[in-house]
Amino acid sequence: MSLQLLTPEFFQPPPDQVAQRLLGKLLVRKPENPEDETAIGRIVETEAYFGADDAAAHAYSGQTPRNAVLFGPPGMAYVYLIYGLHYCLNISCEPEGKAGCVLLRAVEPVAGLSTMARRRGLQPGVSPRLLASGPGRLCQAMAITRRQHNGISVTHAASVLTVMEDEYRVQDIAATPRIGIRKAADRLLRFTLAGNSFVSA
DNA sequence: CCAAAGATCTACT
DNA sequence: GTAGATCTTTGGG
Repeated sequence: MSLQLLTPEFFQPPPDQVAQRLLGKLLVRKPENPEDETAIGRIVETEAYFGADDAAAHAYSGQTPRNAVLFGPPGMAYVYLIYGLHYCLNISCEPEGKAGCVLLRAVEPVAGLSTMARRRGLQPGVSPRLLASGPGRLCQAMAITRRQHNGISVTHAASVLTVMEDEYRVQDIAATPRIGIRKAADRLLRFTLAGNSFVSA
């Protein structure tokens, strides 16, 4: 089986395109200490956020210290803290200067399940749906924080966090409204692998 | 300086 | 189904 890194060019298009193309790809988190396994999850749920013209986006009212990564080159991790408790992982899209991004909302665990469970504070044998279905859960399972990961590349082989492609073939993609937002709530910018049971509630 | 909101999750009724 | 946790960032006075 062959695994291939995605390139910065993959993330160059507008976020609605990238969000759909990311479905079925693998999020790979390297170990950070000897007792960790490599954690791998297949992306099953994403949301697209534009910059200008999207009132729900962090970049909507222009560049700030928090969202600066979004205005940089494509293929970079944008990590922020939400509700004082949970991290969310996005990947920047579009050329430098344009601030689109894709929020990773859920992965189907495919490797390193016990490491994910430990990070989540759960027993090793729990239902794998509890591991990384939901953006906050995903970051906890992959041990992703703003301090360590905001601004890092996901397209470089040496990175602790990468997105890779295998032979998996996507069938149907469903488009629905985005979750948990109040502004621009009617746009169909949430994408899922249709019928996949690891999509968040 | 202060107030309020926020791309969530868990526990409990 | 609803509430509470918890804190950074942002915008207004």
